[in-house]
Amino acid sequence: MEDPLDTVFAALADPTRREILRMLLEDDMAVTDVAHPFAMSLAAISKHLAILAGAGLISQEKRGRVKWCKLEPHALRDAAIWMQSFGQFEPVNLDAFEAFLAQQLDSPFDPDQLA
Amino acid sequence: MEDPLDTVFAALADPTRREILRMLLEDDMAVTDVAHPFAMSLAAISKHLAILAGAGLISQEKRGRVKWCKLEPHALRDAAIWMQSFGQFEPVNLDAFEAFLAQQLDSPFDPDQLA
DNA sequence: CGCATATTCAACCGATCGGTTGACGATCGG
DNA sequence: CCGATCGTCAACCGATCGGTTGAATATGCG
Repeated sequence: MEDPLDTVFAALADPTRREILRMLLEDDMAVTDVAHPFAMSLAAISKHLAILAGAGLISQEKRGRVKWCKLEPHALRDAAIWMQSFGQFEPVNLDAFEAFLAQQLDSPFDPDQLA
Repeated sequence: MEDPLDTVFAALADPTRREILRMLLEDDMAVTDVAHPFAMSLAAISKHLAILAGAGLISQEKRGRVKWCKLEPHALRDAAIWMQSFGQFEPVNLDAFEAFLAQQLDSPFDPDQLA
C-alpha cells in the first residue's frame, strides 16, 4: 500500500542522507566511519542509514562487529523513470550517447541536433 | 541556506503531489479542478499546490478569480542531474533516442544494442 | 446590489521527523 | 576475563507534516 517512490524521494529529501550516498559512491563504509564527518550523534546517523536501507538505496551487511554500508544505486531507477516522464529537462547521458553513436555508426555527431 | 534539492525531493515524496503533477502534464488547471478527483478538502489541495510552487515544480497565475496552475518540469532538472551522478540505473530516453536515430540517419535501429 | 464561486487564512489535531541522551548487547584485542 | 569499540534501542523533545473545519477575501454574474 506504500508506494516505494514515497520512501525513495523522502529519503533523498534530507541533505545528510544525500551526502551519505555521495560518500558511499566512493567506497563501502562502516557506520562509524559514515558518521565521522557529521556534527551529530552516531545514533542519528544510524537512523539515517536505516531510512536509506528502508528505501533500498543502500544495503547493510554485518561482518564481525562492524556493519558495512553499500550503495545500491539501482534503487534510483524507478524514481528516475518517473521523473523522466516529465520530459523537457532531459537527463540524457550525452557521453554515453556520443560513445554509442561513435562506436555504432562511425559517423560524426553534432550535439546541437539534440535540442 | 536551504538546498533546493531538499524542497524538490520533499515535494515529490507525497503521492498526492505526484498525482497532481501527472495531471498538470496533460494541461494547465484551476485549483478547484485539481482538487476534484481527490478525497480531501480544497484547503488541503491548496496547501499541496503551495508546496509544489515553493519547490518550483509548478507556477500559479491568478486570472480573475481563478488561479491557474502550470507544470514547470525544468525544476526537475537539478534533481535529475544529481540522481544521474549515481550512474548505473541509466535514465536514457529510448523513445527520443530512437526517434533521433530514425530521423537523423534514416537507418534501421535495434534496441537490443543498447543493453 | 446581492448571491454564488474560487481560493486562502487561521487555528487546531494527531502523526511523523530529526535530533538528543543513556543504557544495552555483541564482538574484538590484550 | 576485562576493557574498549561498534552499533542499536528506548525514551524523550521540539518542529514540521498532512489533514480538518470555519471564517474571511476576492471576483464574477444576474
